[in-house]
Amino acid sequence: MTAGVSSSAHRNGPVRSDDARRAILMATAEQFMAKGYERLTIQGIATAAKVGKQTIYRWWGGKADLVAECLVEGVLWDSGMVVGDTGDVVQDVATWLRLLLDVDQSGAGESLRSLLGAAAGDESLARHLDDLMRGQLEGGITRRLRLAHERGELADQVDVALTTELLLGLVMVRTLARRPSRTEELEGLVRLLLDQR
Amino acid sequence: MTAGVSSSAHRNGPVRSDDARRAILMATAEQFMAKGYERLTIQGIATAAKVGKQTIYRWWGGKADLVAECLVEGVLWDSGMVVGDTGDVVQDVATWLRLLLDVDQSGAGESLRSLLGAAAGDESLARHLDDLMRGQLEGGITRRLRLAHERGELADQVDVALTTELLLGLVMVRTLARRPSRTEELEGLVRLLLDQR
Amino acid sequence: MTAGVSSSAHRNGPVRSDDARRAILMATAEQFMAKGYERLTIQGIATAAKVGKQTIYRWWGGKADLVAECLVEGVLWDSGMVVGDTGDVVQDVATWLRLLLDVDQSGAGESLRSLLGAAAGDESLARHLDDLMRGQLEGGITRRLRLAHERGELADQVDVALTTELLLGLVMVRTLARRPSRTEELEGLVRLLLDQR
Amino acid sequence: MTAGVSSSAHRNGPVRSDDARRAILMATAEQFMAKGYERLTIQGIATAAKVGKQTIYRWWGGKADLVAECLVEGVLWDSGMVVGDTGDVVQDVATWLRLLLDVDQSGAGESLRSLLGAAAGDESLARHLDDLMRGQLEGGITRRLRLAHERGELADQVDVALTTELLLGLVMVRTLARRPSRTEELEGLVRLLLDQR
DNA sequence: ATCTAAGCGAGACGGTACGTCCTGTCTTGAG
DNA sequence: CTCAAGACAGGACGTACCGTCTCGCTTAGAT
Repeated sequence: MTAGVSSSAHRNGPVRSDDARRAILMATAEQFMAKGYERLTIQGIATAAKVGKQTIYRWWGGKADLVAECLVEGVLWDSGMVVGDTGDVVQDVATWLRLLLDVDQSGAGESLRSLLGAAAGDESLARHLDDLMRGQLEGGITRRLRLAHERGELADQVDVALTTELLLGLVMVRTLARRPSRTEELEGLVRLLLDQR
Repeated sequence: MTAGVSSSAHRNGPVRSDDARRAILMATAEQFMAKGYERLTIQGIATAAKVGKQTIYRWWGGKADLVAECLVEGVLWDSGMVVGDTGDVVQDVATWLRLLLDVDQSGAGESLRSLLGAAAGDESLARHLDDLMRGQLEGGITRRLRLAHERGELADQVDVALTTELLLGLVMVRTLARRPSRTEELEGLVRLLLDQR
Repeated sequence: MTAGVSSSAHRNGPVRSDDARRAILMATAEQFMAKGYERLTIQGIATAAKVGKQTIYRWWGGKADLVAECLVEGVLWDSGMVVGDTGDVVQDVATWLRLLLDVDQSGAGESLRSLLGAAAGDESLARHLDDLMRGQLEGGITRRLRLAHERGELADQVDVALTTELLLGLVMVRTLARRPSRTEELEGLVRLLLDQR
Repeated sequence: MTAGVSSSAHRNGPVRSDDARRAILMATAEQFMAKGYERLTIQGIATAAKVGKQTIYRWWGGKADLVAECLVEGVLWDSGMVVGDTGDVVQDVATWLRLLLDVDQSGAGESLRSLLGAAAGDESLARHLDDLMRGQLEGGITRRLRLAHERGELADQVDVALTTELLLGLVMVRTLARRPSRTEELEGLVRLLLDQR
């Protein structure tokens, strides 16, 4: 078992077609972007991917599975959402937050809502989405906060992970409620969360 | 129209049946609880309410409308979720938060998720839900916070509305992600948000 | 209400669409002629009849039901197959038989075979087909034989019904086996069956 | 080819597996008996025979071929259906006929019908079935009739082959129509066909 | 006291998508 | 080159709902 797999217990026969798999995920992503989760159809994906429906059902359990795998593969979710480092952590975080919420107001917000709706209805998709988001945040806002912490820009009692989650929660609430956010409000909020003294 | 003259624009024939309306909303609420939003069907509601499908389509536009009206009527969403007043605002808010997140872990969380999923897919439903939640919070946690503010238990810079929204966001994130919360963690969080100095 | 039916037990609501029914039967007949029973598809019939599949399944149980009703309606089965009356019963019957078997050799035989195949697999269709055939024969060959009997052209012991059935059986055997028949042979056979002395 | 020289034009690799062939035919026969022709599936046969689907398609063209070969092999069609010889040819033939039609009323009739249905849809299968039946009859009823003919029990004009075919046709008609037959009726019929004077 | 005209329950209609099953071909690794 | 296994594109199956339309009934203001 060390390096090479054990050989035995090897099935014969044709192996899963990676072409088909990729075409299906691509088609899923495309249709998801275009129509949202609810109006995705397996039928439509199969047709777009030039694939038999059964090839989808052979490997996935339904729409939720497909979308979850799209997430994992990064076929959906392009947002790198990098956080700048101007030296002023409050400014940086506020900017990041405003971008996120503005993006929502634009059109990508619909995608996020769709994703949240899907997550609401499917536990495994929700977990994938959660993992993914946490990962993305880890490489972005969380890292920036941690950096600020090390630099002593944050009060000691600020919990980086929790703060991240609170920010994420705010994004969700406002995205779902379709409520726009004023820049000053966001700055006040960030100051409150970080700059507290 | 000025003085409301007797005749003009007067319909004849029977008026809308309130029996039907109530039966439909009840059936909607029931099925929503039992199966969630996605698996609601107009057909099923009509049958359960012993009502013709057309009677639904005559007055509502679809599932979302029905659920929205259920929300407004309070047929869904029993959670009064009162906040106690022990004098210790941190304790009170933490308790409230824990109850909310525990309720989720139980079974009502599925309903909340369903509602969030519905809101994700339908703007008007989302607005209704948002209004409703804000109203509920206004009478509960927000009031408690405001009270504490007046008593001087909170730092001056604490923004009651924003804090409420942050707490709500946290509930959403954790509910959607199905992540359980530890009591101590919540207390720390609340202390952080309120007790800051 | 005077001479009318009992009134009560009357369902309300829309009534079965006769347009749809006829379109479906027509489409069934058409496709049956063109492709035979085995390659009939409900899907294809629905499409050709510009009808939803469910409208077919609402009123019929499957292909066999449809074809059976086509038979009953006479939408299939145009063959009047009249029997002449030249005075010579042997000649008349032999001619009828030859026509029947020649028709088979042409193209309509495929339809008959299809029908037999369908009857083999579906009891109710088989009964309908049997009834129909007997009816048709009754108005044709059977009548001619009965006429001959009354005229004393047949031996006393000839049983008209049985003879008809034997002739029909012969047609079936040869149709299924795709074996052609020689004219002289048929004349001999008919002479044997009728002219016996 | 004369002396079977060693080298030239010799295929390498394994030759056709007779195990597979037999397993496939057995499975075909079994499933045919159990479910009839229409509901036979290649997939099902392959699985039951523990054989790859391709092994079937390599050597046969489809269901019809398989069933035809089953017929030829005698895996289907056990009915020896011997005809007795009591000296009274009418009695013997009537008994044979009755047995055949009773067998139908029991359960084997379903198999016969299935076979007829298959023959209706596939010419080559029909020819095989026809050959087989004629062969079987040759060794049974036809021989008995010929014997009677030689003994002078039959009128001169009785044509043995034709009579056989008429009897076979009768069996088919009644089997397809699922119509039962009374014993006396059959005796009358046989007397009519044979004993005519 | 009619006469409209709407609301009602029921449910048929043309459709779309579902998830399953089978077809006939292709692919893989073993023998 | 055959075999067992089984993935593949395709397509029909029978079911569930969609949103619209139609039916015969009941009801209530206007005439």
